[in-house]
Amino acid sequence: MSVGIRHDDLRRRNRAMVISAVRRAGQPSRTEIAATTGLSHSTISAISADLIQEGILTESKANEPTALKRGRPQIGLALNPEAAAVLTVVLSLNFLSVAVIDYAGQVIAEEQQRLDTLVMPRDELIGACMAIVRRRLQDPDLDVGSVARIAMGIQGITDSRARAMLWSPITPLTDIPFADILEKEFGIPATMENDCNMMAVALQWRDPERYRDDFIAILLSHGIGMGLVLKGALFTGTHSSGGEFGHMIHRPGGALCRCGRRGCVEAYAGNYAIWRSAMKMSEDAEPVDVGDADMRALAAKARQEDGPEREAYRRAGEALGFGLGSLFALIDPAPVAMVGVSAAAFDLIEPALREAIAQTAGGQHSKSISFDTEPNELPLIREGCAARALTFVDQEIFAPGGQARAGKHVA
Amino acid sequence: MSVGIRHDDLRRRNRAMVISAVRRAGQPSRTEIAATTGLSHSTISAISADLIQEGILTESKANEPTALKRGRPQIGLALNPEAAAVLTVVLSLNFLSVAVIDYAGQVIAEEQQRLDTLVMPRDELIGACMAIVRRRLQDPDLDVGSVARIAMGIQGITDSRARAMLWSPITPLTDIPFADILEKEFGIPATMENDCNMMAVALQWRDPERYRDDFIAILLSHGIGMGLVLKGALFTGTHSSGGEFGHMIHRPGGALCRCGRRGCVEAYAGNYAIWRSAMKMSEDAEPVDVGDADMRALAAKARQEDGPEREAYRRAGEALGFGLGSLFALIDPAPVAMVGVSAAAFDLIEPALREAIAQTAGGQHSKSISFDTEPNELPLIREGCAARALTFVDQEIFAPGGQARAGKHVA
DNA sequence: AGGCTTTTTTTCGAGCCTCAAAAAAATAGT
DNA sequence: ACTATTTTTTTGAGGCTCGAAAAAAAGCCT
Repeated sequence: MSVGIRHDDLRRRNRAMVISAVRRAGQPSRTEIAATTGLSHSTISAISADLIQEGILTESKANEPTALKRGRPQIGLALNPEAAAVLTVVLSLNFLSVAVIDYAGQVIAEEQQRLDTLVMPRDELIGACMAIVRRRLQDPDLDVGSVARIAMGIQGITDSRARAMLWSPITPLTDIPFADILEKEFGIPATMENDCNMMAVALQWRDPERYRDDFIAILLSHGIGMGLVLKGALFTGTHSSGGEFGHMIHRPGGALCRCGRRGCVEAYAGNYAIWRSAMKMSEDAEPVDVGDADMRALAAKARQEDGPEREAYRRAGEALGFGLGSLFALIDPAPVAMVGVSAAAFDLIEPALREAIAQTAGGQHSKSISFDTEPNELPLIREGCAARALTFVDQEIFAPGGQARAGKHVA
Repeated sequence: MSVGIRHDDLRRRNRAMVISAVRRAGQPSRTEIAATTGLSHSTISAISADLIQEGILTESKANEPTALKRGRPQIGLALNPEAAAVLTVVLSLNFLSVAVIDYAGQVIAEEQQRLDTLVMPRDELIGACMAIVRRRLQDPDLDVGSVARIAMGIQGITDSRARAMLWSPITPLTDIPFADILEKEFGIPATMENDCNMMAVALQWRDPERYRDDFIAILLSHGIGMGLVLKGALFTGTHSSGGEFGHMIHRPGGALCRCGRRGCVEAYAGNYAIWRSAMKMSEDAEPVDVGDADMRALAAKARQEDGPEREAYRRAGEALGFGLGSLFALIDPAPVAMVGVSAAAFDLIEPALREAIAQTAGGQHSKSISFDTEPNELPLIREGCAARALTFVDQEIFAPGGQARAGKHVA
């Protein structure tokens, strides 16, 4: 079952510790690292000397602001931006976006493109992704050899090993092993991530104070998605990316969902569901795509006067509230971040949501559950992919393989 | 955040590895342990020599059945039953049960008692628990000093740190810090565990083949409870024992639940709900206690002829099915074990359950989801407590504290 | 029976890793 | 210029695991 700890694992793990401490803290001194990791000063000193020698960390004497202290001044350690780079690919409805990010987390190149994901055949869709990645990698301004990892994000369901897209609303195609395809094409390790999971990772990355151990990111867009962080770690299903909050059952046998079933939360709270309800269409009506502009207009109308529009948002709030209540029954309440175009209409959703959640076991302290909104999901997804890819690089560089490679370079 | 691995942790962890390998495998040889843990023979040899010297393991030459092999015969290693003992306390409705279990997992003493949990005041309830534990600990046949851990199990909600009972259906009392009380009273480390979590632990312990990485134990009794194992580890809420499957919302605003809210799964599938429905009582009727014998009679009636009884079980199945569907949307499908008196009526529940689950996103492969039944929950809960307590002992004996104690004894 | 083969277990030296303490380095204050 | 203070590096000691070789304990074969 579980495997023992080998002697050489120890150094590897503690190197990982140091790197991640630097990544989190920005420019910590060796002393600070020793304090946060609980390792001794000598160990930190030895490890950081190695990492500097291998070009992974750099000393940045610029620690002026904290001057005016007695004693030998601290030497800040920082990630060497040139140590490596990662590439992110975000594929969303009719839109493809790629970015190259240096080891310190700065975007150094990007490219975006429109495309008709809904109608593209398999080869074309894959081809378009490969082409844009290739263009970025072959950019003469970029040291191609340094791209150490690709992270691709997509709306829909991925497998729990982050290798393949299993299903996505942006295309009728299924089971595309993007990670394998990218690795074969470019010889660079790659993963295929779920968009909502990356949103959660990005929130943790952006604001570790607020989003640390337990929180929920909910995408309120055409569909309803969720990224869940429990006890500090991303929660995924046992086989798939999991967390299909939008397809929990709100009303058995109820409104028609995009997934073909009935009564899902999404069938009441997805853009198409709000639209359908506001237009007084039947709950059995086929889901249709609604543009962001139309949704914003709908929200404006709902704010203006009481009517079917406002009622539609109320119903969405109710569905989300009961869904969250059921979720909270399982995992206990946690802070929620609402992301996506309908998060901008959260003022219309919140009252009914809170009312519903208060009627559930998980909502005992519904007053104290905090909601945050972020209307724009794409930057979050990209940031999450970058964070994930960089974390992988962190874990590869200190691994024997990475170490050997660096060593050879030095010799 | 996370902490580095100290040098001395290494040995401690590898000792843990060896002990747990022995506990799982029964009587493995050193060579087998080396294979399963991935550590070298020399390391295993050194560690097991220590453990034998400290009286934690014993060599059991009796490995006759696998004779007829060339070479030096393997020497089986076994847990020394006298190395320690643990005590389990299971408090359920009107019933209190205590057992003493040796380090190898055998019950060496037990005692049971009826009591009116529903009406006992706080002091009496706590007093009754302490008294029965004290009687067992003071039993002259028992070496008191060797009881190293107490695990108490209770139906209801406990905190995620396994210290206190927060709420329980067996008593109107709330927030009883049983773990602290036991520790203060007897000076033995104690934990307060949730009954359904212990059921899951026991299943994993009993049949590791079937219940290994991902499975669900559902208690079908007066209330509906759940124990969840994901990726090999017990899943708990962030603050409480979590997994309140019975209080996921099945029908917003629906039938009255024992928790005072409306539409919970339990309000359709708990014993009282099935009874209420079979008796054609209102969904708003106050939940009443129904004895196990009455429930068995009800099931017999339902099997005999189509009528309100059969319909009641059908509704229970429907509620459980939609609830499981929502759960599976979050975590992906997994095998389910149904435990408790109504598990004996699972034949009446299953058809509607499968029909409901097939209508949900999580039930895509509803045919392949396996259900197992076990009508008697109490033995499972006790076994789970024993397993949990022994695991704690395993992790304490190899820790510096435990090691020092053993060393002193040897010297 | 005695030697050979096979398998398990133990022993031993080498190589790392971490730690504590001491030394060195760098700066502020006097 | 000197001292106090704080950070960083160095050094020696102690532990841990590993691989290889030796020892141990059988069965097998002549």
